[in-house]
Amino acid sequence: MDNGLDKAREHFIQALCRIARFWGFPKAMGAVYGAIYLSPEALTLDDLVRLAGVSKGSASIQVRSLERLRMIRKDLRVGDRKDYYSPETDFWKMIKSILGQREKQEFDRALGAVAESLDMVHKAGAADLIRAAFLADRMKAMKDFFGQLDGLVRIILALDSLKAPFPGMTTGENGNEPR
Amino acid sequence: MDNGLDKAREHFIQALCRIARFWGFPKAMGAVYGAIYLSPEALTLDDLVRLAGVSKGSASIQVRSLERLRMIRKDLRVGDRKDYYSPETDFWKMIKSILGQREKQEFDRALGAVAESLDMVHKAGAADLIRAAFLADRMKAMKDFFGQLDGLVRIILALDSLKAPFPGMTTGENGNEPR
DNA sequence: TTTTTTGTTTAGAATATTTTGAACGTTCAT
DNA sequence: ATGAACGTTCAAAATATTCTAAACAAAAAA
Repeated sequence: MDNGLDKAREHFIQALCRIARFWGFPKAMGAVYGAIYLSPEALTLDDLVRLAGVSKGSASIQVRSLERLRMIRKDLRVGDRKDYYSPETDFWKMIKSILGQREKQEFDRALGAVAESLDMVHKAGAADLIRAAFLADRMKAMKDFFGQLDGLVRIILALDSLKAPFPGMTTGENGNEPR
Repeated sequence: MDNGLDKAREHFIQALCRIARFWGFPKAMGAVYGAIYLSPEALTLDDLVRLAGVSKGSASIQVRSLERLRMIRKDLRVGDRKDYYSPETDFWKMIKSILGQREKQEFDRALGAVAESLDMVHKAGAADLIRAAFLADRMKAMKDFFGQLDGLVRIILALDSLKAPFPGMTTGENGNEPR
């Protein structure tokens, strides 16, 4: 019953779990996306309990996150109270969505906090002018860097073909040789 | 004694802690880098215990990681057994180093595991040809995507001026308006 | 040799995160 | 109305991670 295809499926889903963790998501999110991605049919929550090996509660939470990131879609069927989930398969779209949501959010926080620190230095620097100047310098350098990074991200998001921003990128040799 | 500059310093270091966690590093790593970055002098392990508020053991581990990522440098002084740490201040260099090391490692893993899964399908697909074809299709799509991503990363790493790959990127308006 | 100074390791404590399972609310069919 | 089928929530359990403090090792000084 546990044939080779199921083995392959397991292996693939495990890989997605790793990737999810690496990006700071729960591994169940990877498992749920994997199960949906490898299914020819849209899946229900109960399917996910079977196919992704998670509890129903967890499945419920993960599909919500995944939908928010636009990695899956919820399909409703008339005369059927179940929710059906199918995968987004355009990975570049997904990346853009994730960059635009999750990253941006944390990003703005960071930029904001650094800017605040710099302000605090400006408003405080009466006693030790040399130290204040040094701190302001360093903080400003980082703030400027974040500003540039933000600009870069925004440009990437604006590209309508993120797929091939540089010539020679889509030639598609396997691309796994050591750098 | 807790003057405004110290407050600002704290605030900044806290921000770095957040950033560290977001990137999947321990927050102590952010604190240690922050302390070093905001010091006009190179710091010793014991300085870090004071200034970053971590234990010596933790400091020891974090400086090793940071050095490995080329975010700090270890300076040795003749006739002095202490190690002195000073920050790398070229953030673009740091990004390249991190992309090249940490990301690449996990990346190759992922790409490898997906490729393996695909092989497993190829070698297993005797019983259910339709299903095998479907799985192979999906897995191949993801494998190809990873290949492209890897290519993109390699191109970025190869740019010698990551700072301004696009025109209009270094104009330096604060860059924090909503997208 | 012994003591001091310094960096490293590690077992266990502390903390943070994820997962589960059961309770709950809603909607629909009977 | 009642019960069945769903999805959601939440407190508690399980798990994973991080941190500390103490022991340790190496090297230099006394």
